[in-house]
Amino acid sequence: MNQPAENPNESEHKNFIEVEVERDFASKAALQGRSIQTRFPPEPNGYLHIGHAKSICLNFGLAQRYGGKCNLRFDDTNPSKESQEYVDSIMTDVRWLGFQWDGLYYASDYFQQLYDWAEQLVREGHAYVCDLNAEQMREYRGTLTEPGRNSPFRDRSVEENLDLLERMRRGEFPEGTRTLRAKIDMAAPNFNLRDPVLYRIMFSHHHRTGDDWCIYPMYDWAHGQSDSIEGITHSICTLEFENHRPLYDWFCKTLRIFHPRQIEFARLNLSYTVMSKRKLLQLVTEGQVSGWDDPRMPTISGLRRRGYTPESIRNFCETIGVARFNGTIDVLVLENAVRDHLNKIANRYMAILDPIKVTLTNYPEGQAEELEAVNNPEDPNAGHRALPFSRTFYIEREDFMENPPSKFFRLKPGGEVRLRYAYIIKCDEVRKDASGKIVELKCSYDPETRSGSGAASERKVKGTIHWVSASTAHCVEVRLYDRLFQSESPEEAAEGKTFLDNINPNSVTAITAVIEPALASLPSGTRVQFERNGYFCIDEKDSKPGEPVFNRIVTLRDSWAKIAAK
RNA sequence: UGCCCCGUGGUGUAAUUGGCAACACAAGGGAUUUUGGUUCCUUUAUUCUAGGUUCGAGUCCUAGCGGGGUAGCCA
Repeated sequence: MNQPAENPNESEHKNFIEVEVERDFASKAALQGRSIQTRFPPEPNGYLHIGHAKSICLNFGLAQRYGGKCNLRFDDTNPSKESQEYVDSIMTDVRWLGFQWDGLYYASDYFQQLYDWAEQLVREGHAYVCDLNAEQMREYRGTLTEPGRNSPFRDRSVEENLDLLERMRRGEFPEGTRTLRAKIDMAAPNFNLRDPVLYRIMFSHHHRTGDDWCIYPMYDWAHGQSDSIEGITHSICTLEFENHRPLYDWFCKTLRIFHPRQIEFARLNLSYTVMSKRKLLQLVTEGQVSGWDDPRMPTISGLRRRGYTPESIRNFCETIGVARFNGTIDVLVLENAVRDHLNKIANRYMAILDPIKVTLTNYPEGQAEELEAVNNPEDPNAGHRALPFSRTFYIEREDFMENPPSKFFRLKPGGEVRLRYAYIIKCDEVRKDASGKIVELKCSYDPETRSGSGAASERKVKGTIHWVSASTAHCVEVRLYDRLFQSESPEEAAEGKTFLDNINPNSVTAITAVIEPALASLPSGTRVQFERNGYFCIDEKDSKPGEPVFNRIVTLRDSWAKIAAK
């Protein structure tokens, strides 16, 4: 139950893509006897982000739901921006999200086939070599209201085109001097049909094909045919490719090859987040963040390092749905998804982020005892642990107020609180330093109230707070992460500013926290709840054995903050 | 300015292709609670506008308004 991502067949609502897919299989002759085939087609020019996760969940989810297959295909047609590092990171991230591709392919696998098809187009009078440079081509293309004009090279003979194309491929012409273009319609209202470029000359080293090629196919010339070769039945992509669909269809039809159906959906936008690879790259290269996997980044690697679980990301993608409306999802939805999952699986511990020392004046000096704590109230199998208790310990600074409002249920002068899993204490005295800062609380405890020790211990007080015994405490680095951007729509920068000006200057705060001993020996990557505080993950990069560094994944919901704000 | 797409509670998605507008999150209220967490109950609130077709329109048609995409030898 409550694992819709794992049991997509049980989700009640079909999204519009599923509706279309079912309709296609029910009605299209070409699909009879076939099962669905999808693909996730990233360009390896950056790291995957949460928006890609939506696409991954969609494509792999469709294949799972309908018993078909999903390939991973790298759209590696522009070697000047692509690299093996990105290929590797993408495979890591897709696997981490919990998906296994059926076929692993590269558009570059199809370079020769694509070239053969280009020759076919030329032979059939559907393509020509054009000598216009980039600027001229723009002029000839026309504008939104004016049709374009035919290139002066549009009517070259088949023989000449074949010869020129071959010589382009052999490297006889400098970069930018010639292109191969489809011969469609320079007056088409859709720009993509105004004789689009198929091949450009680029003397770039390709991460897979090396220096075999010096002409590279454009996206439009590569994508649909790659889909066709792989027998993709449904080619799912984002809305900005919608205007390309007529071209996609034109290529399949003109080449007389298997014709996948392209269906577009709205890409994910998240509040307080930027989602373009270009901008994410800029954050990385300008050192605004520590790397693609900085825990503040919306990249898969960043979310992973932050402590997000694959399940929570998949559930998030399920929650937000899919449509053709271009909206923005509140980051709260993502944060809720990880809270929801972590609540079920994360063991609880006690840690003090901003300590005040407390001394129990009536607790014998030198005495110590061990209390039993529940590891996870949501998971009976998580067991118990021993919690050391003694005369001095730390509590959270914000759990004490000298002059509290009436609804404040925590410690106050003369007031009582329950120490979680321990005793009820009363604050008798407040000690301050010269500046007026509270340095220590002198309290007394009620020995009858030890948790679980019988009827007398059942006495109720309004508040329960967490604590860490001083003698056995460890000090560790904790990084408190907040949103990377302080603006809901970071891209909407004021006049003369950029999205970088919307960066939250307090998106990370490193502090030293006091933790209970059990927390000190957990392996890297472990996710825990600091009781009453939030979920934290032991950083896999910066932690050392016995010296964990904690990343705050997300805070707990805080209804006190709402009350206090009033 | 041409072309294409999209407008359903605050947000995101549904609504058996014309038949009682629903779900989740958020917000408000309450219960439970040795985490002001979790859980449970509950309240508020929705079809962009104007026409048209129809017994009946969120759904179909027309116009308007609003939003997005599009003039790379990027993907």
